[in-house]
Amino acid sequence: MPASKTARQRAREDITAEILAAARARLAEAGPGELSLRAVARDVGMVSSAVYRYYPSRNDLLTALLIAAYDELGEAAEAADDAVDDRDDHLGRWTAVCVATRAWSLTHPYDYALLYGSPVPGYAAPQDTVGPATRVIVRLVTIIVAAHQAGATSPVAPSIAPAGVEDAVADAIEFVRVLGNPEHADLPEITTRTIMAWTTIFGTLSFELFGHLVGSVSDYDAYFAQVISRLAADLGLPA
Amino acid sequence: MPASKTARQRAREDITAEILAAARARLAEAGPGELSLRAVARDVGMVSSAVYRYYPSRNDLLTALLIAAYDELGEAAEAADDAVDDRDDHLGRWTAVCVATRAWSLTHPYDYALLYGSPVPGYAAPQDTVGPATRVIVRLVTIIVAAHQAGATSPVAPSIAPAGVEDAVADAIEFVRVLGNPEHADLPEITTRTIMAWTTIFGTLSFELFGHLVGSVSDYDAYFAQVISRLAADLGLPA
DNA sequence: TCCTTGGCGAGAGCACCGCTCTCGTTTCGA
DNA sequence: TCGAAACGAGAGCGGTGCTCTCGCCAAGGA
Repeated sequence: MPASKTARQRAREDITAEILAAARARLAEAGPGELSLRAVARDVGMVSSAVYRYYPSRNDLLTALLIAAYDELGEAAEAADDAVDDRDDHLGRWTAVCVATRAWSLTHPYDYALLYGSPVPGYAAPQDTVGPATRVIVRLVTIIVAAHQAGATSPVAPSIAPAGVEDAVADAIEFVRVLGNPEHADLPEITTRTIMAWTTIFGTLSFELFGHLVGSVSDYDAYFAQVISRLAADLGLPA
Repeated sequence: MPASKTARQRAREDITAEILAAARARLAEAGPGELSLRAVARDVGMVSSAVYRYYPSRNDLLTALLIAAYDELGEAAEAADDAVDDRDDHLGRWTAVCVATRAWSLTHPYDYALLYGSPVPGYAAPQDTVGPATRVIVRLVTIIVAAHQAGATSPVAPSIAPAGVEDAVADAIEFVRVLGNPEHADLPEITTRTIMAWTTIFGTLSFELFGHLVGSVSDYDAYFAQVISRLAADLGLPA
């Protein structure tokens, strides 16, 4: 009977999820570097060596946390976009995704640090994480490309075209290819612009969360609103 | 005799510096989270408890590393700017500082992680670090403000002025005040723009160093050149 | 000059960590 | 039914940050 699960399989899945939940709870209160497998084991009432039956190493547990956090962030961003009634209000959708991204980051600072901070010592994110990791940027590119295809945009800044631009954006086009509309003259331009904008958003959040703006910015809400507003303008979204 | 140093004082300074040098050497090969005070002690031929005579805790040692790294980066950036002969070639100076920042970051990835990655667990950068930390951004603002004062710029993107902009840039004006020219109509505008550009540069470097661009960007050199070129255009520097 | 003070290095020790191995026990499946 | 696999517990290894105590020795005042 391959379809039905035995009691042991169900128990294994339950305990695996329980360990992950305990780890997530700990991550809500301390950074990824402080996450101790032994402490998680204590939380679920196990001895540390028993946890190794479910996660072969601390890094594997971190990977599971990474995927969960990426999915949660992607879910939040996509939900914020989907909640915009007027699908042609591209500025509204752009703003909603950016605001939702910041909101999630502020409420999950340690998850954010796990996703976008310096890699945990000796840890390299495996390939399973690239899918969930790109959900936000894929959605942003979707919105901006849709805006340009609808013609609801002002022209973006002219291409400067230094040496090697085509090389640099070559793989960026993959985003558009995945999204289904590979053939449009200025798509690489606008895709690269969107990636740059996403980079700016990430940098702004990192600076805010990691304390690099203390003394330079007083009102973070207003500053972030200004940043995403100007990025939207750079991307050709009319105000 | 308060002026001359006793042998003990000199020895203390030497050993303090020797420990710091050993820690920097270790940081060149592994991330900040992996930096072990005991390992550093072994490198300098001490027992671990002896190191505590010079650095009260591991965090204090990290702070010393932090300041040293910030200074080294600031030094590299300023030197690159100073090396530009034509002081009115603001685009050249901007590019030089950005390129030097990236070069230092690529050759000192773990130092970069210490400076701009997620804070080390349980570690909060003390106030002594803000001075060295702002050297690069201060120099960038200096260049851009000089360009605008010299009139050698095209107009920047018009201010969008959402609610709270003045609040947001209030402290940013401090940069300009420090630099000596507080009274100019669009200085807050251009200062905020410069901070945004610096944020983008930081985000780009973090993405590159922390591996968030694998699969999206193939030629990092060309991509970075494109980023700083477009940022320069956004800042009004003519091409 | 003596002698006290204080800085110094070494060592032991504490509590914690990731991880491995072994040992009974329980459960599944052939 | 019975062997194999999975499981939880425990001990143990080497590592960590940090504290405390112990002798040693130089610096400086009496």
